[in-house]
Amino acid sequence: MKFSKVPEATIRRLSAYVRHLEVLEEKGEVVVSSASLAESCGVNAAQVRKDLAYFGEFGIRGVGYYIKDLSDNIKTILGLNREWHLAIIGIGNLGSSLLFYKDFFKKNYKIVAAFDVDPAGVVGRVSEKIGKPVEILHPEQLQEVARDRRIDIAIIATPASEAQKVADQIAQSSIRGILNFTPTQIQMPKGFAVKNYFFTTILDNVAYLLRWRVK
Amino acid sequence: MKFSKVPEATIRRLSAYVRHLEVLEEKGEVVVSSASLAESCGVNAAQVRKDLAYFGEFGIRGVGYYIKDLSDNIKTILGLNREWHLAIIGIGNLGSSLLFYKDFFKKNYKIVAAFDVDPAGVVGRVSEKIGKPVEILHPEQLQEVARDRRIDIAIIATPASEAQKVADQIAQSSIRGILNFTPTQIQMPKGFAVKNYFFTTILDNVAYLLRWRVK
DNA sequence: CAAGAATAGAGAAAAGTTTCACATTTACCG
DNA sequence: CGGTAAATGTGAAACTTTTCTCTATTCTTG
Repeated sequence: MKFSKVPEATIRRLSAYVRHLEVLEEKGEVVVSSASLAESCGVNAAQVRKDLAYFGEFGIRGVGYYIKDLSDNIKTILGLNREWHLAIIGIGNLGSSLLFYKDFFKKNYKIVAAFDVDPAGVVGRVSEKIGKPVEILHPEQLQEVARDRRIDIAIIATPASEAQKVADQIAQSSIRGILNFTPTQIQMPKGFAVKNYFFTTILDNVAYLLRWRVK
Repeated sequence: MKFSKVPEATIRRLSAYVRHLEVLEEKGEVVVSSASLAESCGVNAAQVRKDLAYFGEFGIRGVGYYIKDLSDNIKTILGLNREWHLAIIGIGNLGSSLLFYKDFFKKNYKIVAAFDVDPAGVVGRVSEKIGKPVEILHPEQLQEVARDRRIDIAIIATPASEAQKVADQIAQSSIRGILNFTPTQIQMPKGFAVKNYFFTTILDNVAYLLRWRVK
């Protein structure tokens, strides 16, 4: 199976579905219809069914979807049933927040390393803030540490001007996934999974909508 | 003008363009071609031209786009040439990061209020962290404060279980824009600009790509 | 046990988005 | 001053994604 024709939008919605299914499960619900799931997630019911149809048949006609079952299936599809090792590169404001606030991450994501060009300068500040000692490594060690600690995904939280440099180093390592928090488009060779997550882009989007679409 | 048929993807790309144009401007560049801008932003050249064509003609055939001019035009389109007032609702881990790390925000976004159901409990913690006193208000005051301080956009950073409650209060206020950091879909009446920004959704996306698409 | 209501699955249609291809414009060079 | 190269703007084509609609299945109720 390769699922290469599945839209990325579908993948994003699957995350939303699974999150809502967990809420329903906690409430003790057992079955959910595509219509109800769709409404809770703000999409069309046919969309929910199409999204799931890419991966198999998980429902029962006339009945709906068994919540636990569907949830497990989606988690398997997304790869949420295994642990992913993360590294944070760039321990400035943003990076140290991520390090500090581990509960940003769901339990299947684990931070296994932190890198900064100024480890000495950063260690004290961060350790104090977190209240326990933290190991900050120099990016030179990236390749070695990536292999040893089996880092799957690098989170780039450096200044924008450093992002491409970091990306080049990641390209030389065993890491294949990147979540880029900087407002730059990094250039990578084929074979890497890269997603950008820049916050003010979305804020700009809200501002635009306010400016032109609302009222 | 209403620009109601402009794809949201276009808006997101405009943010990327403007950011790259600023980099070019700093470097002292004067003119840029759609091909070059496209490459830097990881899109197709025709896409750049189409995106801009929704709003007018900003280029010169045979030449390209004057960087300063294009940048100004896009900023006007996006509404980045005015100041937007933000409020952060929910001053837990995430909320206090946003408050603390103001430089997450570009200069045209200004945090003008912070709310939490436990102002007293939060004030000390946050003030200490920020190193200066911070005013945390109770959400009951939202309507009044929203009007007085002309809050444009509310950033919801509460626990997911509280998000809808907060959304309902926003619906009653003068605020019309929401950036939702919680992993829930909030239900709003028509006439609100709402965008979700949930971090592990994107992380899930990277994990999925690693699982099925890479290598 | 039969009829009716509820609901998934799937093909087709519709809508939306991206890319192509080319006519047109501009600058530059010999 | 004319020819060539570079680059935009744009209509059409290609592609992708969403929505509709209908059929088949299951459960429930009388």
